[in-house]
Amino acid sequence: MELDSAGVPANIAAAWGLRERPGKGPKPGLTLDGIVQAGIRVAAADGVGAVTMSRVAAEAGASTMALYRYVRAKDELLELMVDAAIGDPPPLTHGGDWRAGLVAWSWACRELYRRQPWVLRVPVSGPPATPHQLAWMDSGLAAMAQTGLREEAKLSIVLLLTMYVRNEAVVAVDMQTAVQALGSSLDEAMAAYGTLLRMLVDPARFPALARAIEAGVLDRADDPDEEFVFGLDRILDGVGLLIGQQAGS
Amino acid sequence: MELDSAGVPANIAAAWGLRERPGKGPKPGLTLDGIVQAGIRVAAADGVGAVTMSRVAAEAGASTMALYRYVRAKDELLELMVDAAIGDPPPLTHGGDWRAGLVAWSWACRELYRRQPWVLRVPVSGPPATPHQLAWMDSGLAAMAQTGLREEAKLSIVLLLTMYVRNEAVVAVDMQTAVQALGSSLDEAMAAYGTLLRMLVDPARFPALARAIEAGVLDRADDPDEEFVFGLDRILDGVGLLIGQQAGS
DNA sequence: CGCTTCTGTGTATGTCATACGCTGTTCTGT
DNA sequence: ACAGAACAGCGTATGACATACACAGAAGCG
Repeated sequence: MELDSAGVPANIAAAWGLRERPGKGPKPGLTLDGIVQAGIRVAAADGVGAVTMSRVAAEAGASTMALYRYVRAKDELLELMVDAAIGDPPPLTHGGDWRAGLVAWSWACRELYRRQPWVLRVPVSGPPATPHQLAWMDSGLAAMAQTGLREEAKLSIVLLLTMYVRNEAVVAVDMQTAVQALGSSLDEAMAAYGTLLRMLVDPARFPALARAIEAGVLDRADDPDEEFVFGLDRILDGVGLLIGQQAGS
Repeated sequence: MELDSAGVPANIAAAWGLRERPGKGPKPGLTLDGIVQAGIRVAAADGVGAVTMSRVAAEAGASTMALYRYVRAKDELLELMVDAAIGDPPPLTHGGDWRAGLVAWSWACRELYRRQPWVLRVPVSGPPATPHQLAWMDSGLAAMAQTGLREEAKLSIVLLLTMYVRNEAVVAVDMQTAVQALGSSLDEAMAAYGTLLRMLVDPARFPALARAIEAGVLDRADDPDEEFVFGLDRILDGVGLLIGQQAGS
């Protein structure tokens, strides 16, 4: 991990716009932001897999190698793209109600992934340190400002929710992808999966699973929103219990 | 997605050993399992990034292209490697205590990832359908057999836990990687992260986050186990509440 | 015993990221 | 002004890699 003069890792420095570009040589014809936006357009159109340096360069109207004057490597570009794509969280509007605040926060996050599913395909590279990632984190923490929880607990909870939302979104996008690959509806895809498992699952070997399948769990697709709310409610119920304990002690 | 004669997707058929290999030509000198094991050795030694067809072939004692007689593509090999690596879950030993059962299940899963962190770097390709994935799922469902929950709810909970454990493991491995890259201890790495955020986080812009940082949340590394238990407890508390409601209604 | 089918293999191709060096541009110090 | 330094954008070269293709020999079938 290379550090710049202030001790900030290079890729993070880029995300915060801390790159020093001394005014010596010719005027830059491109902007970092322009390149990042070009990358986002490519990813939005054809997925992260289509984000090659040459494709992005073409989209930005430059040659492949020109990008490397702005970006250290492809990974850095991807990181910048993600940071730009997630943007700032919506303002908190639920005052003192931590639960409503976290629910709104989670939905906003989910919506973001729904709009820009390619973000989910970018491998995570480390702990959150880009401006918009921190903004989301701040917003999540702020929702719990009046709960009396220890800061450590708040942080853990935000991370827990972050993961949850992200993973739920990954699953949803995977389903979407499968659906499109099969050219069928969501219900059909789920039914196909159900049929597959019925074929593979031997009740003697997987009794509990077989019972679930027989109960028809896979015969129809759940409303993905309901699925999302279910897990979210379990987590927030647990958080509520903790807050209650904290208040009681 | 290609289907074989029985309607099973090709990659899944491979994982279940359903590949038909007619006894016509010369005796195969390799085995699918041998190749998969070779792949696992490479991944364990140098990470998923080092798993190239030629490297695996060398490890298996064959030429690069020989692998393609056993595996449709690299992705399929990775899928098979993961399935083989996760193996079967440990037997349930907590009888009727759903919570103890799920805790043990989660720890076993976490331990698995701890031993074979490379598994976490293999991109997930779809809903669980390989034998060992289903075995873990079955085991998780079995832990809740006597809770009276709807099968649908059980499934959601298992998926929720699966995600949770996986993500927690990803974070842990990321930390480990960062620590090794910096050549320092866990505490030092966390401190470096804390210092970084202190530098970047403007209290005016990120008040809640600044408060957490000032509280010293990042000054020392949590015991990763405690962090794990914290989130797990939140989730299981939520599940417990649901089970209570179910019993009451 | 010849035909078919399959194995292992070598080679070829196409895609990528990225290092390197060239050309022309713009600013700095005189 | 002007010389020279530092830098922008570009073309080409390199080195991984996955994988298509075609070949030579082996093993079973008739």
